[in-house]
Amino acid sequence: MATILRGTTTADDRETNEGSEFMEQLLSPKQVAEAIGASESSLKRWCDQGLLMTVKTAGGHRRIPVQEALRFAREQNHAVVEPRILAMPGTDNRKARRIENCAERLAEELLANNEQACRAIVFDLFLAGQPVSQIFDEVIAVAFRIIGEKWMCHEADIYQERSSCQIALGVLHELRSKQATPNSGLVALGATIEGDQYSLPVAMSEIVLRAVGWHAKLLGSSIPFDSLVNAIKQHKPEMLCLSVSFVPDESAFIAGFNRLFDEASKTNTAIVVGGQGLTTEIRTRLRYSAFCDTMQHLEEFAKTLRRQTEVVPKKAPKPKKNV
Amino acid sequence: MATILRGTTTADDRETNEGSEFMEQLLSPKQVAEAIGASESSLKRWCDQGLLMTVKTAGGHRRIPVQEALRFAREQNHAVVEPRILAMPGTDNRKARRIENCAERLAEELLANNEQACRAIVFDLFLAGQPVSQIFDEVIAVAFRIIGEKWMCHEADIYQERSSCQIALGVLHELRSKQATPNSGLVALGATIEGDQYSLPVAMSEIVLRAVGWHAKLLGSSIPFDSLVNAIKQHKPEMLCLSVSFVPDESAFIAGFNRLFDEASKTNTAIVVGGQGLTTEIRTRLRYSAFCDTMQHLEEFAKTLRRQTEVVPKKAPKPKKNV
DNA sequence: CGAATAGAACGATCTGGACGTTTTAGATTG
DNA sequence: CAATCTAAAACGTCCAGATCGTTCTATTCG
Repeated sequence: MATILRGTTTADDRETNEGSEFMEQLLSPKQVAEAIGASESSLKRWCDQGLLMTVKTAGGHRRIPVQEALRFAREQNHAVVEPRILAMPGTDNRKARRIENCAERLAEELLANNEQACRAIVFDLFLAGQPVSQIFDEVIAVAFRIIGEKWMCHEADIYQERSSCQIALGVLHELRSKQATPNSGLVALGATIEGDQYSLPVAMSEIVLRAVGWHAKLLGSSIPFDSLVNAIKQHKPEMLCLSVSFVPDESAFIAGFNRLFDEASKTNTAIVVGGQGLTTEIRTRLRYSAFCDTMQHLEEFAKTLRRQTEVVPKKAPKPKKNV
Repeated sequence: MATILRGTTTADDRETNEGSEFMEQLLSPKQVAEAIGASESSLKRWCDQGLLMTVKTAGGHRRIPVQEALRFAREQNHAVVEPRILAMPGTDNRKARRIENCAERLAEELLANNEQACRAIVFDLFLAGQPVSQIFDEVIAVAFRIIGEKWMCHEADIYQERSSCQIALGVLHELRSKQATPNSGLVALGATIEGDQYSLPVAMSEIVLRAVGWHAKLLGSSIPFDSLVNAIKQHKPEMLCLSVSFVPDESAFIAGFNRLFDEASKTNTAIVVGGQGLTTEIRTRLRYSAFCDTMQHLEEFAKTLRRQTEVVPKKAPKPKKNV
């Protein structure tokens, strides 16, 4: 990727070096149409009517300066301006869809409490066909790592970190609502352990699992081991995802965890863990089905498990229908 | 990769309008007329009378934002016949529009982890024109009181309470997405104090405030007083909502709170509190602008404050522009 | 009865999607 | 580094159906 950037000198360098008015950013009719919520046909007609000033390429394609698009949007279409294309200075939309700078931009917008922009970044990637697991690993997780570093250096305040989480949770909810609601399929539960309030990772895992066909449900955060045992007994899920960002009492954690694992074995429930709270040392003393560093690991594991469980239904039917 | 994402989400479920689904969706008069069961002619008349705010295309066609259509439908008590057009979740039966038994039913469905049913209950009431504040006070809050009681009697497990919160947060988020996004208006911040993880009330307050025209933002939960002071300094809101479900250290709380109040006075920020963590005894030792037992109280207070602030701008311009 | 409101009708205009062809932009190759 | 290749985007054009503004009729209400 770096080679590509270095190879093609023109586009990027021009953007960064000369930010002059000469190289006004040009948009295609399709982009502008999308930005103001109209069809491409209408937009082309408006251009031809002179309502929208255009520049033409050598081959006769219309190009619309951002400034002109903004003027038109304000004049004609006052209320509807889709910010994600027009209001993002310095990023060509096609470039914005690449996953590279997104994490930095997201971190910035999160800290600025700019919910709209955050949604735009994530949804752009989603609509561009990026797998959710990759968006989570390479954009959202990285953004929060950046925020965490700034927090450490006292460049960000606690309330900024909290509101960033709030915004991210909102975006995740919206992402989730765009997924088909699974009515059948293997059941997965997600939770964090008592004392751990960091619910972002499990929220992401729910979306990832649903994307690969699991019937994932989020139990919530800060749930004691004993209650998790009850949840397993009642729901009899094929998987339980535990995100561990924080371990208050190590020995109690290990004891509770292994107790949970024993219970899970009885119902054939796979225990999947993840999170930076689990040091290598702690992990050696835990028993679990899988440890996932990233959402992409989780996705792969979930796919594998699903295949196995579906391909090998030769075993006696598990008592699953006991709600 | 696209196949993974869309594995279950076929191309059929996107309705007439794909593209950027996460932006403000615009509807044609015909669609809205159909949705609220009126004739197209009437709808056009209402638009021209200003009862329904419209955006116009360059060619002069009316376009109505979904949120605006919803607002109008709720205000005029026009039964929404076709919720699907307004992108509302499916409602099970349309007889369930009375607010009476809803709390009990909601509690039941929450405990059963039946997200769909919960959404249906709340959105039925919403579409029937019930004010959000009333839905919150008389249905959601009551349902959680019921759940709390069952928890006390060991009839419900902790994980059930947690997953109920999770579901409720999801429903609230969806409700929020059906509101018009405020671009201007008085600014309100919402938060809970460090150690208090119960974010449902502030989430509700955000929606209530937005419903009456405030530009409300949720900072998140568990934020220390010192960080709240910084947030006030930076955002200079007209209101700060604090939900207090739980007071770990009484004297520290009172000290921190009053310190916050002093800072808030400097920026003319009203401090509004609520929550069962505030006993009468604690309250006597706090200074605040208003105490709200219910969301309906909050709504009234917010309306009053807005009127006053808007009607009386005779005072010297407050030093607000120093970011 | 008169005023006000809801719906229907109508010719003119606007919108958005489809189609086959041409251009663009990025990747590959020599 | 430039020539070549290819998939995707944009072109121009067409048209069915939606929407416009207006006018007219039916219903309701005091």
